[in-house]
Amino acid sequence: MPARTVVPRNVTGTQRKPRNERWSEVLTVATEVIYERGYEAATLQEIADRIGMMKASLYYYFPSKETLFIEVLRQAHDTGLAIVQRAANEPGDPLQRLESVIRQHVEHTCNNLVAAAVCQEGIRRLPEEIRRDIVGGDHAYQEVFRSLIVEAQSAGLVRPGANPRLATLSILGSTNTVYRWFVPRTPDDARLVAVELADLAIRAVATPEVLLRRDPPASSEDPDQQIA
Amino acid sequence: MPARTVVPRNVTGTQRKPRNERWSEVLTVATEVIYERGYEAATLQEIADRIGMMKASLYYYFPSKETLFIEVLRQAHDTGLAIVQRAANEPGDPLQRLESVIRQHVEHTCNNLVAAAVCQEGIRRLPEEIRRDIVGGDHAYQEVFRSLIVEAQSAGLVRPGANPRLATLSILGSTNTVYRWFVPRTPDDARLVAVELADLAIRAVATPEVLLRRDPPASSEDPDQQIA
DNA sequence: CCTACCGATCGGTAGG
DNA sequence: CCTACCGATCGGTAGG
Repeated sequence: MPARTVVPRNVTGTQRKPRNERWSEVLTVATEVIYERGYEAATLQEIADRIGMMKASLYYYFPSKETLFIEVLRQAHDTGLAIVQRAANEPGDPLQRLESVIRQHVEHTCNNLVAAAVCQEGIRRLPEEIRRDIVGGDHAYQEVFRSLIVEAQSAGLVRPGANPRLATLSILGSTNTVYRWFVPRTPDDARLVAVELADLAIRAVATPEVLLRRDPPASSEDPDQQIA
Repeated sequence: MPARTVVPRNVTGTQRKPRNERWSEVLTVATEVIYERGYEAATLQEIADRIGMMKASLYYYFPSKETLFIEVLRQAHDTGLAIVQRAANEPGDPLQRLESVIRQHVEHTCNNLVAAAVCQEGIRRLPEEIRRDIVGGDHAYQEVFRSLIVEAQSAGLVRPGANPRLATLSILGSTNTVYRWFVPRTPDDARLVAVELADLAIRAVATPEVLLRRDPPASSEDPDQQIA
């Protein structure tokens, strides 16, 4: 029996990659597989196949399937949350900031459809304890929207009759389902959808006075102009 | 070896039920299991266990798992669609009908949380061909909302600037995610949520004139009164 | 990162 | 509707 050189290589003969690079690849591919198969039906076998690795080798990178999947969700969630929190702290009155938050939330969703879908559909499937760890004990995401609405209400920009919690859930419902239907055709489709959905959301809660400033009474100015 | 009486009974000794009754039970239990485990992770074993039947016996009622699951989705979808279509054809101007459609859609969702969740999350997992068969080639559900918005726009009740398709998707996004957060506490919570979400949606698209009629300028009438 | 496994469970079938 | 199965596949482990 001739001695065989023992070189680490896989079935397809491709090179071994640095651990960090491979780890990113595993996360990306896992996200895609979860997106296509659904959170519960995604298998390690399919992830391994796409990377060109044996299924058992994946355990070099994480201790269990659940660990990997949680990491996928945590990354998707935290990225979105950071964007929304940053937008909420930019200058402007509370209603302008709310509109900006919605726009950036939607635009980010449109530009990260796979991650958005996985985040929406996966987090609901997590055991309660882990879900709390990811979304935060205080529902950090919702709180960004809700507190802006409360602020805007105090400033007289949002109708006193509006229920901040319900308005938040309505806005998050409409924006968090964008991934289900959005199909990018031109490069600025994402921006257009973001602007339009934010506009609808703001109109739903704004006071009549704010709305009058938004739609000048059809005489003095350019009718196409929209207030930023 | 003593002769044993051959009587059809299962492990738990419970009685055999009429076929129709059992079929309804299978559908109901399947809906619940899909709700709890997710569409892809729901198993025939768990459905059989809850009914108190052997897994193989389920095949007396349907030819494959997919057939059963499709039937679950079709039933959930068609029930909701019927409610919405009926509401769309009641008397009233297009905007009033749109508001009524949204209210009834939301109220039905609140009163059928499990079916709503299964419908929302399951249909997306179906092979394209079967999905088209269930939701209809023309997206019947969306079309109810969209055509009312177009009608209301022609009647001058909805802003000319509103995009009927996007407004529809926004409304369906906010209403179709109600099952994720709604927790009934008092018997009329469903009605309250339905009224409020419909109000937000109508305000988002209505013309300034319609909105003025909705919020009288804080002098002549009872300020708590809402226009139906 | 691979080879070689394992126990558990899946949807489904044959035959009654 | 049950008994008795089957092939396929699942997540995961031992050992290198």
